[in-house]
Amino acid sequence: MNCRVPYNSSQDWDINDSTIPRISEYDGFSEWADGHCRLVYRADSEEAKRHSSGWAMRNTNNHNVHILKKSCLGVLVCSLRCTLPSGDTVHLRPAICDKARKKQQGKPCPNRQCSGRLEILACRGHCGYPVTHFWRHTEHAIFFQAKGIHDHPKPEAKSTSEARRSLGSGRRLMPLREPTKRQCREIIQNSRILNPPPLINDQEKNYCSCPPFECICIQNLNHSVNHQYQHHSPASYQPAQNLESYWSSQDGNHIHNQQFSNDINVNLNNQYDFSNISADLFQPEEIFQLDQPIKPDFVQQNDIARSPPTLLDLGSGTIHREFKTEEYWQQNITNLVSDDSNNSSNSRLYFNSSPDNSQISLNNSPALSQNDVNYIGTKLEDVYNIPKYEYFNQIQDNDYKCGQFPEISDSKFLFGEDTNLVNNFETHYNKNAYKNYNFDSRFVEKYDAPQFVDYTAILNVCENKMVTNEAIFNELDLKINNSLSNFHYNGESFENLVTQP
DNA sequence: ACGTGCGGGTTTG
DNA sequence: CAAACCCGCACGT
Ligand SMILES: [Zn+2]
Ligand SMILES: [Zn+2]
Repeated sequence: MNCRVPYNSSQDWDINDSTIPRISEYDGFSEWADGHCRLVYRADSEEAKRHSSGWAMRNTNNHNVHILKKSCLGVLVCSLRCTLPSGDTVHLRPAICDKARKKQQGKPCPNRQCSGRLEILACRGHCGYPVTHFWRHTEHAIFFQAKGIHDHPKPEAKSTSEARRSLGSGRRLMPLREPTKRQCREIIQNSRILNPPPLINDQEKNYCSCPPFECICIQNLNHSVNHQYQHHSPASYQPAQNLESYWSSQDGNHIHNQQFSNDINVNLNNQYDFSNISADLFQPEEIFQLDQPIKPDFVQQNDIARSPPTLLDLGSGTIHREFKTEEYWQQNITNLVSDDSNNSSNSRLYFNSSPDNSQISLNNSPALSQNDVNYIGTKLEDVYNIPKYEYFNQIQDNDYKCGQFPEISDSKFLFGEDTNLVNNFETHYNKNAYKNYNFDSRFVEKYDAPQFVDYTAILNVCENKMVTNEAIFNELDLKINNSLSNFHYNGESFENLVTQP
């Protein structure tokens, strides 16, 4: 049935016609064109000029210089077709480049509780062969024709895939580094889909094959296997409701780029629960969940006052100006990705900050501002190595180590000796007892609605950087001995000191 | 590194 | 012959 292109009386042209009619009505670009269809785009349509598609289409030689032909590469799925409790499944974008695509295959499933491997689910939507796209340019229009109906889920969006690639995800952990100007530009250009803290993290420590904003490593508390796409036949293909994103959701309650939940669930230890933070502070669908302290006795000891002095060294660096909260936040972002650690000892992570904690003016308002919360988030993420979302440390190809999380038992570490801040923090975050305690020791968060995330700060940083063309505040150092964290930087990668002693 | 387009070449039906 | 596919090359980002 797919083998014959249905006659469509409304279309009076075929891509192979010797002459194509002059078209006065144009179609809006269809990223996910499927089925036998013919579309006419304006000659100045950028997407059309790029012959782009949401589907992973690769060029194929039809020995016809006038018509560009592309065929579908299918989708990259988990060999076990694992499913998250939410119902999400894996559907990565196959690389167009043959070499890169071969490298993708066989990589561990991004679902860290799944032992599956990534494999290509080939497209057989056109007579058992891949769906084909044809592009033909005329003076006034770009003609597009598709043949076949994809028998597989949609891969992740190209923009997502490109963003991850351009930001260097998947590479081994490197010393902290500022984004390049080009990366900043891309961040801005992609700002609709990107959110800054994960971007910084992605750039530096994206170890899983998850898309930047839909990493499921963190969601996955249970693991199951589904067979939805185990067979390629169109009959077994269920064009389910949820092929929009990297994880297909089969759960109506699950939300993907459609709505967002206000649930914020940050359980760091028995002291702090962020669930009362409103969604405009933490952005939607950020769900934090620390299931278990890494080391129960360490939790008790991990009080700054009682910690060994090596845990936190606030002595170095010089503050040259007073920061407003916003400035501090920007500085913080910038410096967190600075490259200072390049020439530092391996066992230290370097952060830049004011040596005088009173100048970290988070106490200007009695209640915590959004910047405060952002700052907290940054601290949680970078000082405590609590990622914005769970991830894998890619130590070697096909060898992932899971990040785990240190305990946070003392808000003084977040706010120094500023008692106002400490009190504010504890007032706000101690209201609810630690609830969702379990023993998986995983910090959980997910980004389902990244478009709602406030990326203003990073954009400001980037714009600033693009103007000044140099790092700001680089001379300010706050050295934090990472023995507080569970990660040890050995010069090449981070090791988890708890699970990898 | 990867996406993209080109084009020579091979294989199959 | 068409179609699918392989491969290397060039170029841009
Ligand atoms: Zn899997
Ligand atoms: Zn397809």
